[in-house]
Amino acid sequence: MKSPSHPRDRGIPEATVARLPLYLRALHGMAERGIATVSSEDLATAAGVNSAKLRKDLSHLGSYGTRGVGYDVEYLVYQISRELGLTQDWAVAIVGVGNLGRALANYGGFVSRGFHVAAMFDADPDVVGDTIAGLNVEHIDALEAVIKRRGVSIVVLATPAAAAQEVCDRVVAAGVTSILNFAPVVLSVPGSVDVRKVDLSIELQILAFHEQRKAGGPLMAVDTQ
Amino acid sequence: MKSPSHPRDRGIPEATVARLPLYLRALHGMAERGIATVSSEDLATAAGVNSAKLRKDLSHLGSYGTRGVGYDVEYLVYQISRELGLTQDWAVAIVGVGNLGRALANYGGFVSRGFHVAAMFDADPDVVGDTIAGLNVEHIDALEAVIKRRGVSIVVLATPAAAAQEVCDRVVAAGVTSILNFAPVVLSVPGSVDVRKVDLSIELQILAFHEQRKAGGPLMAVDTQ
DNA sequence: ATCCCTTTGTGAACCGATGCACAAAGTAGG
DNA sequence: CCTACTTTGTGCATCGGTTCACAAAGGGAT
Repeated sequence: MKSPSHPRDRGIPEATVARLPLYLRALHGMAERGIATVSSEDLATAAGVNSAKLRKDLSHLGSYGTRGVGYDVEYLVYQISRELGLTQDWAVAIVGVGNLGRALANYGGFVSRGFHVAAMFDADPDVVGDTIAGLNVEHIDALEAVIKRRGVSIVVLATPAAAAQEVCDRVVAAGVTSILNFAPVVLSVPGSVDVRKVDLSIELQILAFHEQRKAGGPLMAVDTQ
Repeated sequence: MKSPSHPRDRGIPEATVARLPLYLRALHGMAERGIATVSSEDLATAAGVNSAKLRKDLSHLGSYGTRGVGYDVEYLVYQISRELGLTQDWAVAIVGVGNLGRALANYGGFVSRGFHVAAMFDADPDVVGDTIAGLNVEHIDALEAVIKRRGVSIVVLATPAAAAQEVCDRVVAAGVTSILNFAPVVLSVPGSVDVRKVDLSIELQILAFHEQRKAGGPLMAVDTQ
């Protein structure tokens, strides 16, 4: 390290990474509306965060703003996209073509920028061969072969809970290291594999917790003692 | 407050609340398999967390374990359910009956314990009147009336992004204070309203970020200096 | 060129969450 | 009753993330 400044420290905080997509979406909206330049204040508002946090987040990618002016929308879109790895197009496979799998395949924002659904799998022979969102559903037996052939690097698990771990083991064995899991189970994977979990019932339960507090409020105090 | 101990401090950390549903699921599985008692070590493994964290989390609800023995599964299920507000049955409404809305309505784990879908709404006259998961789809015009009549307290937004804020304003005006938002927009709501957001494309983007790092690995180092 | 205004980038204090490590509290067995 | 063993509950150090507040850096006007 020669340069005194060390902008791209190669270590972006996890919390920051989780917000970058938010900024990116807000910026895309602005670009479409023809806005060329934006201040941290305005962008923060659009993304629903505090402006100091936004600036610190962006500072982790480098110094891409101009003091007294703000950030160039186009340029920032490019920088964030690059950082997130969206300048390439990722091949995603969906395993499990139930209601949720279908919804995901058809979900526009899913395929949006940087991703495309490259394959869909199911175990049910009645479903295999169907065309969903312009794509043929393959039998789960072909999992490994198709993943390799089409260069799939991200797998979305939308199987029933009971099948999730087995499918997971297979895709991991096939070399996949990024999994988005919708099945309500805790997957066990090697440390080198990234699993992100989306769990609808957990979100509901968290809402119920707060709702209960609001409803009961300070009055409740029924069985507290 | 007479008792010297103050177990249920009325202030459970957010991070703990987010994990309680995880413990609850693991405990349900154990109860079904006839396990009567579990140690923090085993429960933590089943839930995919560290045992010290689990114990600290549970200690926020009170002292429900027995030293040298562990936790009684049934009893702990009850305590966590009560804390999360799952001893009552929450009426949930789904707005937007596209692919995702349908998937949610049919999703088993969604309706599981403590929740039931009480109403579904859409703006499209072709969809209104359809029966999905045994429930009639109502027109969005009836939103306020139906919400009040059926005592809906949690609303799931599965509308297109463009419609989300307007629908949100209406459900808030109708008195709803808990919203689960699947639309890719930042909703603006009064501070008293709880919004949780589930965003599929954000999750994918986070995976892409890490995948890119792995792929490039320590070799990449192209434009770093 | 100088002054004033705007906005970034960041040092430092603060806050909540995590994980270690151990005393306290219980069981079991002789 | 006393000793050996197990497992909880928690004090404490640590860490990552958030927020404040301000110096540094740029633009524009005179």
